[in-house]
Amino acid sequence: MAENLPSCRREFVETAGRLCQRLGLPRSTGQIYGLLYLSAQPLSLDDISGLLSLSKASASTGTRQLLTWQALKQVWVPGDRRDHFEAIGDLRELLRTGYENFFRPKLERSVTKMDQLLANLEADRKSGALSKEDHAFCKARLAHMATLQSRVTKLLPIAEKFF
Amino acid sequence: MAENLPSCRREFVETAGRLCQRLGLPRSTGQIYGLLYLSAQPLSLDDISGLLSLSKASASTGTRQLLTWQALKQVWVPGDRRDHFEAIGDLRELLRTGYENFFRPKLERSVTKMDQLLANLEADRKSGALSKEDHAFCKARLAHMATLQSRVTKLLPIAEKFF
DNA sequence: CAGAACGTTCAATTGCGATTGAACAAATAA
DNA sequence: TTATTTGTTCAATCGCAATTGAACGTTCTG
Repeated sequence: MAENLPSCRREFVETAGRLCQRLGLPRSTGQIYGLLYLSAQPLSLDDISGLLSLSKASASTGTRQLLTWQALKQVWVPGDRRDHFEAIGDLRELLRTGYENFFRPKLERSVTKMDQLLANLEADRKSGALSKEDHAFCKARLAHMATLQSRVTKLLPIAEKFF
Repeated sequence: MAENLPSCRREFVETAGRLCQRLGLPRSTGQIYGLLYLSAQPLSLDDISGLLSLSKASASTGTRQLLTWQALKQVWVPGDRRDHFEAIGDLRELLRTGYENFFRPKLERSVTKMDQLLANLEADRKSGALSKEDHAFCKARLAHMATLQSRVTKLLPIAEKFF
C-alpha cells in the first residue's frame, strides 16, 4: 500500500478491501472502489495500481468487474488518452443492483432446489431408502425450511422499498 | 461423500455445505448441520465423520463451532458413552442469533469506524495533506455513507420483527 | 512506416484458510 | 494397574481463488 495516500483514504481503502474480502469478493476490488470513492478527480489505471501497489492486471480486471456492477464509470480526461475511472457515489443504487444481480438469483434457485429435494424425498420413500418415520421427519423439516424461505422472499422487496 | 446416504440427504448436505462456503464459513460446518437437520436420530462423531467422509478432527471442530452457535445440541444416548448430536430445527431462531452474534457487532464497529474516518479527515485537513476541495468532497461522500449506515441500522430490527 | 503507450488475457505463482494426521489428555473398561 | 475408547489440539498439508508477470493485440504518435 502506497505511503503517499492521506491517512483517511488509506484507512478507508483498507476497510473497503476487507469488507469485500468478507463478502467473498476480491479484496482488490474493494480497495479500488474505496480509493475512487474518496477521489475528487478520476484516476487512471496507472494511478490506481500505483497508489494501491497492485499489478496492472489486477487494476484492469478489478475496474472491469466494478464497471459491470455499475459501481464505476469511465470518464474522458482531455489531453490524456488513458482510461480514467470515477466511483459512482450512489450507494443505495449500488446496493439495490447488488441485491438484484447477486442475492435474488440465488434465492430463486434455492426455491427450485427445494422442489428437487422434496421430489428426491418421495423417490427415496418409494425406493425404500427411507423408512416411514424418516420420511415424515425429513418432510417436516424441509417444510419448515420452505416457509422460512418464502418469508425471506417476501421480506426482501419490502426492505428494498425501505431504502 | 459416503454413498450410503439417501439421495435427498446427500443433496441437502451438499447444498448446505456450499451455502456455508459462500458465507465464508467452513463447508464442513454446513455439511454437518445439513446431515443432522435431516436425521431423525442423533449421530455420534464417528457417524458424522463416516457419513460425510470427514476426518475426526473436522467433525470435532465443526460440531463444537455449531454448538457455540446454538445450532446443535448434545444428547445422551443410553448405553453409548459417545457424544451424540442433534440439529436444532428452529431456523428462525438460528437466523436471529446469527444476526445478533455475527452481523450486529460488525455493524456497530462500522459506526465507530466511520467516526474514526471523519476524525482522520479533519486531521488530514489541518496537516495540509488534503486540499479544501478534496476535504469537502470526501466529507460529503462519507456523510452519504453514514446516512446509508444508519438506515441499515434502523432496518434490521424491523426485519427481525418480521420473522 | 516504426515505435511507444495502453489495456487485456492467461498461465504460473502466491496466500489464505479449511482440512487432515498424529500426538495428546481424559475417561472408561478389563 | 494397564489397555482401550473417545474427543481435542496443533503443526503440516492441501485446495481454491486472488494476484501477478509476461506476452499479446490495438490504438495512438512522431
